[in-house]
This record gives sequence, structure tokens and C-alpha cells, in this order.
Amino acid sequence: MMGRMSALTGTMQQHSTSTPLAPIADDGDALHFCSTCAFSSACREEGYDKSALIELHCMVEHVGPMPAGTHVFREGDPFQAISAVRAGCVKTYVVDNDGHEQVLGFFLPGEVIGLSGISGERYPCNAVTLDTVTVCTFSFPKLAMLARKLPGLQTQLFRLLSQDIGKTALVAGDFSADQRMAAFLVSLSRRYAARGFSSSRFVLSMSRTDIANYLRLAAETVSRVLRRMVEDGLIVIDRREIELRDPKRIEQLARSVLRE
Amino acid sequence: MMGRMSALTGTMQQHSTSTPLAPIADDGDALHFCSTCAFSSACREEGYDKSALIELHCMVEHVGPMPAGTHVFREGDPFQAISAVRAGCVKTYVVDNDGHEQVLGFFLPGEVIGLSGISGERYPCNAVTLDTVTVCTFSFPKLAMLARKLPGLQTQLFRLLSQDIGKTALVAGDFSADQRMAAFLVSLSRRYAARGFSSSRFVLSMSRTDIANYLRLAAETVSRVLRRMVEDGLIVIDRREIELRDPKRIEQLARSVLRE
DNA sequence: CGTATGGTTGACCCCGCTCAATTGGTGTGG
DNA sequence: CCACACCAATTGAGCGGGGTCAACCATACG
Repeated sequence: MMGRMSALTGTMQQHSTSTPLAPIADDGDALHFCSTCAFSSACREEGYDKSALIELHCMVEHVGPMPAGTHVFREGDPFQAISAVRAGCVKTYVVDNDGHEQVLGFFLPGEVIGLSGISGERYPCNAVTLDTVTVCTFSFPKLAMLARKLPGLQTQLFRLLSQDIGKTALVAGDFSADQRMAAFLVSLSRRYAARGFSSSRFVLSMSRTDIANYLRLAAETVSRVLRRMVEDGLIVIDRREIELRDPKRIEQLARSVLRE
Repeated sequence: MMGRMSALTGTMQQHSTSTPLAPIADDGDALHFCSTCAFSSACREEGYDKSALIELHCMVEHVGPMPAGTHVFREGDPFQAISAVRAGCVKTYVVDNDGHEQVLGFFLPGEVIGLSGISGERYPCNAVTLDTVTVCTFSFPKLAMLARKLPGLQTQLFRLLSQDIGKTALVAGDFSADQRMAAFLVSLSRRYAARGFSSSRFVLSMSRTDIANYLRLAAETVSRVLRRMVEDGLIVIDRREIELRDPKRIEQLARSVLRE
């Protein structure tokens, strides 16, 4: 069954835990943001004066690389910063009173974690690295203070927060397992593409169990759906490496979930 | 079956479409916010000087009363304001490409609608009144500008946005129909209580179909679940008027949904 | 009245969950 | 280098919660 899969091996454009590649986002310096950073647009669009830029950079702390399984923050930790993922993948989750883990989301390079902590004084969830991860942390009090001086930054913060509100559509609706999985793949594909990675080939940093948990499916169902997609020629998959062979049909499947 | 229900009639503390009562929130003036308003806390906590208060009030426009079925805004309308509900109930929804309505939420007095529009320049959903509704609208550009001068207002806005992120837990998880319904009732109960209404008796302004749509259940299932709850002595219900007879057990049912 | 809309109830069935067994990859120690 | 253990992933069998379809009931309204 996996005979042709060997074509995938060694050609993935994403790093994996075993053979980490240099992240393409490694281009931040004193006057420029990392190109994949969620704040880079706020920066360029507004044409800030250098003093503001430097001020913004002063509150940034580059953290990592952290090995897989490292917690960036835990539920209940005092909220003080938000973080932009620079390389790798971060999973957020909560543990309910029965001890069951509940996956809330996966965060790729350029995406921001910790936003949901803003409403309280503590993080409402856990964030753990799924592979080797580097992040930039921004002190939120300082960020909010600076946002009062820089209208563009405030707008950007409002935008980031507001965008997150609609993010849960994938997981919220009552869709079939196939639709959910298709939407999940399309989402990953687009998000990778937006940051300059391949949209058709990438590594699923998360386990099948994590995917299942996130999509509110049983792990067995995820397995079966993926097998079906392979049989139908939609994807090729080997372990965690996946190639979208028929993006059009996958998007068609995901259409109603992503409401397009 | 509905024999004892007559005890409920005429004693509801909430208004209904047929017999509207005066909303308790009708207390806004030039220097004080409506007591149920989501912004009132930002106001009191910070002890603003009067000029700031007046400035804030200048951008507020009281709208209504609007009859049931009135659209406050529609998907695609240019985003320019957020609104706090003063009296009545507002439903937000989208229509997918197959023409199916998708209910996103219900907003009670004191709650804010339109926040999800901030990330774009147009509203991403529709908002329609379910009964006689009055709202206060805040011009968002002006609000954002003022927020730069008033730290407390900025914090309040961040908080409002951030809170909305976690709101979808009820609808997101894979819970049983009974758990969902219980959580829905608990949510309504608490939100009414927070604004000074009765927590055990209120009117369901929305139809069974709307509830079902919101909870991702079939209307038939909602009907069956409610009947079961009546049989079990959890609630008493007559049309849209409901009384929580055993809040403890209802909260127990909702426990895992609300993760407590 | 008749009609329309919303709500209730029953019969039936399917998708996805559960339980259980097996495979396969990876790491570890002898 | 192999044997073993361990965990992720897969596959099969069986079942049940909730959806669908359909008929019926009730209240509101012209």
C-alpha cells in the first residue's frame, strides 16, 4: 500500500523532529520584523519612524529553540505576554475535570498564541510544542501601552483578536468526518502557503490522536477517513508527511465547512 | 401535560413580544451609562473625568425600539459600529452557500454585538431582533480613537474581544444533546442574573428551531430533550416561558460542557 | 372559520463511537 | 545485531445517539 510513498521521503519542505531544517523566518533584526511575523504587516503598512520600531523591538524576546513537548505556558500561569511562533508547531489544549485533554488549536510559524489570555489575568489554556519551536514573546502590558501611541498597532491587535473569534467555525459546525478532515487540510495548506511554505506538501506535526481530538472525532475515524482519501486519490500520506494530490476536490469537500 | 403550566403565565419577569414591559436598563443619561451596559464597568472602575465621559457619550446613539424581525445589520454591510443591547434579544446568524441558516449566538441586554466585524471592513454575519429591541450603537472608529486616550477603555475593548474567543465552547465540543441543552439554559440563566433579571424564570425569545440550529441539533431533538427535562422535574416550560426547577442538577449536567 | 407556522411525537436508519485485536515503527538494552 | 517493549496507527465488529422523514397537534392570525 505504501509502495509509492517513498517518492515523498526526503523531499518535504518542512522540517521534522528528526531532521530540523533552518526556518525561513529567521530574518528578524533590530529594525525589521521576522518576515513571517503576524505583526510585520502593521509595521510596513504604517511606515513607523525608527524610534517606534526600536521601541517595539525592545519588548520582543526571542525564545528557543525548544524541543518537542515543551510547554510555552500552562493554564493558570499569570498572563503577561503573547507569542508569535517563528518556527515549528504549537498545540493549545485544556484538560477537563474528567482528565480528558481537549485540543483547541495548532499554531504554525507566523501565528500568535496567548491572545485568549487577555480577558483575564491568567492563561486559560496550555500551549505545548509539537516539534522544535522558536517563538518571539511580546510583553502584553508594554504592547498595550505602545498601542496607544501607534494607531496601526492598536488596529492590528484588534484585528488579531477579532479574527480569532471566527476561527472556530471548523470545529463548531455539525459536519461529516470527511468534511472536517478536508477543511483541516485546506486550513493547514493555506496557512503554510501564506507564510511561504509549500501548500501541497507539508508535515503534520501533530499525532492522529491530536487531530481527532481537535476535530472532535475518534482517532479511528481519522485513520479511516485518511485511508479513504488515499484510495480516492485525494492525498498521498506517509506517516506524518502528506501531499495533497487533488487540492480542488479537497477544497470542494471543505467548501461548506469554510463557507465559501 | 401542560395543566400546571398556568402557574407560570403572567408572572414572568421578562418581557415578551405580546406584552412588552419596560426594560430595567432604561437609565442612561449624559453622565451615566445604562446600568446593564457592558461598558459601565470600564467607566466606574477608572473614575473618568467628566469630559471623557461626555466625549464617550457623544458617540453613543440610542436606537429603537425595533419590532421583532428587524435587522440591526446584515452580512456585508460596511462595519462602522458595535452595539450594546439595552432591551430584548438579538440573534446573529449566517447563511451558507446552500441557503441554510446558521445561528451564531443570542445577545441579551447588556451584551455587545458586532465585535466580529472589527477584523474586516464589513460585518461577517447578520443580526436580527427576536422581540422588541433597543440598542446603543458606538461608532467604532471614534471608539478606537478615544481608547488611545483612555487606557481603561482600551483594556475593556481588548477584554470584550478576547472573551468572545472562548464563548464558542458550548457549541464546539462533542457533547450529548442533554448536556448541550443544560449548558444553554445555564448560560442564559447566568447572563440574565448578571444583569439583574431572574435566574430561574425567563422567556426563551428564540424559537425551538433557532435553539436547535445554535446547538447543532435537530429541532425534534430539542423538543424531546425539553420533554425529558420536564419529566425529570428539572424544568417547567410553557411555550417560550421556562422555569428552572432544579438548577443544581441542570448545572451538574452542564458541568463538563462549561468545564467547571 | 381556514390557513400558516411552530412545536411535538413516532418510526426508522446511518454515521461515527466503542471495544478489541493487530500491525508497524522506534528506541533501548543485552 | 537482534529481542523486546512501547506507543501510534490501523483495521474489524457491533451498537447507539441523534438525524431524517412523516404525520399530527396547537396556537396565532386573517
